[in-house]
This record gives sequence, C-alpha cells and structure tokens, in this order.
Amino acid sequence: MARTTGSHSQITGPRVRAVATELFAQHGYAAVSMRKIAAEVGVQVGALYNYIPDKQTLLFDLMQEHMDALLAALEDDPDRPPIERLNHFVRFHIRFHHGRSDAVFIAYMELRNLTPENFARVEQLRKRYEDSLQAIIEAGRDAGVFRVADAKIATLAIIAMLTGVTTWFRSGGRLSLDEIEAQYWQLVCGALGASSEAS
Amino acid sequence: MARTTGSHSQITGPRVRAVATELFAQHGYAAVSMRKIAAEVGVQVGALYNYIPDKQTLLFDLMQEHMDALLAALEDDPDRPPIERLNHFVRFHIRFHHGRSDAVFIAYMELRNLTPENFARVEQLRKRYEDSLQAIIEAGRDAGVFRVADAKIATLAIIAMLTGVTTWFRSGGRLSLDEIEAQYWQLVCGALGASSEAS
DNA sequence: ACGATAACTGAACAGGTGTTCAGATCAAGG
DNA sequence: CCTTGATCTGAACACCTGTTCAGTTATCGT
Repeated sequence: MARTTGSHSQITGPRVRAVATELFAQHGYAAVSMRKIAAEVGVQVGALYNYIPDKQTLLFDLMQEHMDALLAALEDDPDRPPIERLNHFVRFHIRFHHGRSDAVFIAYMELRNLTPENFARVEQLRKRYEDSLQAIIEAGRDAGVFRVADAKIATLAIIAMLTGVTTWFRSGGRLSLDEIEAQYWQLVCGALGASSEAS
Repeated sequence: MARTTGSHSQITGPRVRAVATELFAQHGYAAVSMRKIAAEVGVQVGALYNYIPDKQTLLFDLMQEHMDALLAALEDDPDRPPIERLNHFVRFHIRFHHGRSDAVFIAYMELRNLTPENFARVEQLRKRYEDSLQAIIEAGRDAGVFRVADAKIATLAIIAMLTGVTTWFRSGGRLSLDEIEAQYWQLVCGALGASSEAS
C-alpha cells in the first residue's frame, strides 16, 4: 500500500514540525533521526521530504519561526515612560516563553547545529530582540529613572535571568505565572535601581 | 604497526578527556563520534577504550568532575555577614566559570543525553550548589539586609543571570573580568534590594 | 465515472555509529 | 638482554544515518 486513508498535507505538514519541535527539544537535534520523527508522525521516512527539503532546513525553519513570532508579538511604544516599557517587556517575555518551552529550548541549545549562514540569520534576529530591551534600558537611564553602569551588560543579564524561567517553571507548581511575573518584575526593577511600585 | 613511539597512558588519558570536553561543547555530545575524538587525540578508536568504559560514562564523568570541582572550590563562611557571603559568591561564580566555558556548556546543555541515573546524580550536585546560594539569600533576608519575596526564585534568577556571562564573555573584549564582576555585583545587589557599597 | 495528481510506501544508496578483540609493538623491571 | 605487560592498531560486528526515487494508492475536480 502507499497513500493511507485520510492523510492530508494540511495535517501531516504541521504535524511534522510539531513532532520535530518536541523531539529536538527532548533529545537534541543530532540525537533525533528522521526515522524517529517519521515514526512519531505515523509515516514512512520518505514522506517527510514532501514537507521539508532536508533536516538542517527543518531545524532552521523552527528557529526562525520562533524568533519571528517573538519579534512580531513584542509591542514596545517608545513614547511611554521607560518604567512602563520595561514592565511590559518583562511580563511579555515570561508569558510568551511560557508554553513554548520546547521552541525556546531549541532556539538556545541548537545554535551550534546550524550551518554558518543559518546561524548568522538566527543570531541577527536574537540581536534585534536584545536591542529592543537595551533601548528601553538606555531610555530609562537617560531619563534618570534607571541606575545602570552598562546598558549592554544589564540587557544580557536580564534576558538570561528571564529566560531561565522556562527551564524550571511548570504550570501547577508552587507559584502561579502571575506570581512569577510579579517576583521577576521586582528583581529586574531592583537590578536597574528603579522602584517597582511604579507602573 | 601498533603502539607508537612515545605514547603514554599519562598523556593519552587526560588528552582524551580534554579533547572530548572541547568537541562536546562545540558540536554537542550526540554529534561527536568516538572516531572524531580519536582522530583529534591522534589515535585509533579502539585505543580510547583503554581509558573510558563507554561514551556515556565519558560524558557523565566530565560533568561530575566539573560539578565536584565547583562545589569543592566554593568557600562559604556562614559566620560572616550575608552581604559579604553574597559578594564572595557572585565573584566566585563568575571567576570559576570563566575559562571553563566548555565544561559549563556541557554541564548545562548535555543533561538530556545522560541516562536517568546519571542525570539524577548530576542534578543532585547542581541542587547542592543552588542551595548554598539560597542559604545566603535566606540569611540576608532574615537579617533584614535583603528584600526578597521568594528566596528560591531569587536564587534561580541570580544563577541564571550569572551563568549567562559564559555565553558571551571572552577575554580581551570591551570589558575586563574585574569590570564584569563589579557590574554583576551591582545588579545582584539591586535585585535583592541591598546596597552595593558594602563589602 | 474517470483521469490527474497529491500523498505516501518500500527499498536502496553510500557512508557512519559505538563497541570488541586478536595481534602487533614499545617501555620498563629484573 | 629478555620477558612481561601496558599500549595501541586494524579489522570486524550489527545496526543506524540522511536522502532519493520508482511505483502505488487515495482524493478531488470535472
């Protein structure tokens, strides 16, 4: 037999990406074979190549989609007060990454498995995201509401701190996502020498 | 030919571990074959098994050694003021991890490639390290010098923030290690609501 | 009802995987 | 100087790797 009953491109296509995301996050890109992905999708290996050109491109596409979605979802209004922009960024970052932990994991862990060209492109997207936080911090520093020695370092430190949440937070634990947000907001504010009461 | 001139266990043994550390960090455990390690060491594959029982144990040993060294090097004196203990922890963390970025990378990225038993053992060591920071934070909070809502979250946030340094810091860059230390000390102090002038 | 084509199978390709081991070779102790 | 044992080679084992493609089948527009 060949084509199985009820199979559609619109089902199989997204499923391949979903399965790949899950397996890559769990075992790592190099440790996951095309046959394992196919088995999980419920299809033979060859069928995968109706939806992806090759394994490397699959990985790159997953990363790029994640970064694109991240950048598209972030809304920053330069006209608002820096403290409000920061508050929005912190809460956005935690909320957006929560529930997408697989994609976050891949985007941070599998960079070394990208070809140099693909790496450069993903890295560019990441830099754009970092720059948006750095702009907020610089605006706050210039306005005199943040006390920070080096905006670049503060940016990297805060993003590392916030992204760390995805490695341990699971819904239904000791604390709710709202509480997590509030705590991290306080930590970030303190780190930047701002009062967390505002905004 | 078989045994080559000038080959010694005392040279080859450590070299295998050094090469493995480098390659695992660069390409990932699953992407590095025993043959690639052997080639880099300058030996045939079979020879590696004079020094390691198998690939999995090699990975585990590298991680365990790193964590053991980390725990052994950390000196914390519960009798000193919390602010001093925190200062020492922050500077120690940054200094210890700097120059060992390969081992740090492996210890954080390759956890999923450990067998369940090995994972549990490494995780226990990591928890012990986290607990030592948490103890400092709790001591400071009880003494009224730190203002922190949840000690566990503050611990995870700070460790994530500090460990992030290894992903971007390289000697000879814009800032020296001393400057990095000072900046992170300020950030950590602020996050915990303490004055960074002390200690 | 039927022809076109999207969707899939099954097999093959050339090469890579971790691990084992008999045999060759060199270093060192008596 | 010669034996002993550590050290390494080279080949083999059974299996897995990403990718391709001729052939088969289900679906859909007409």
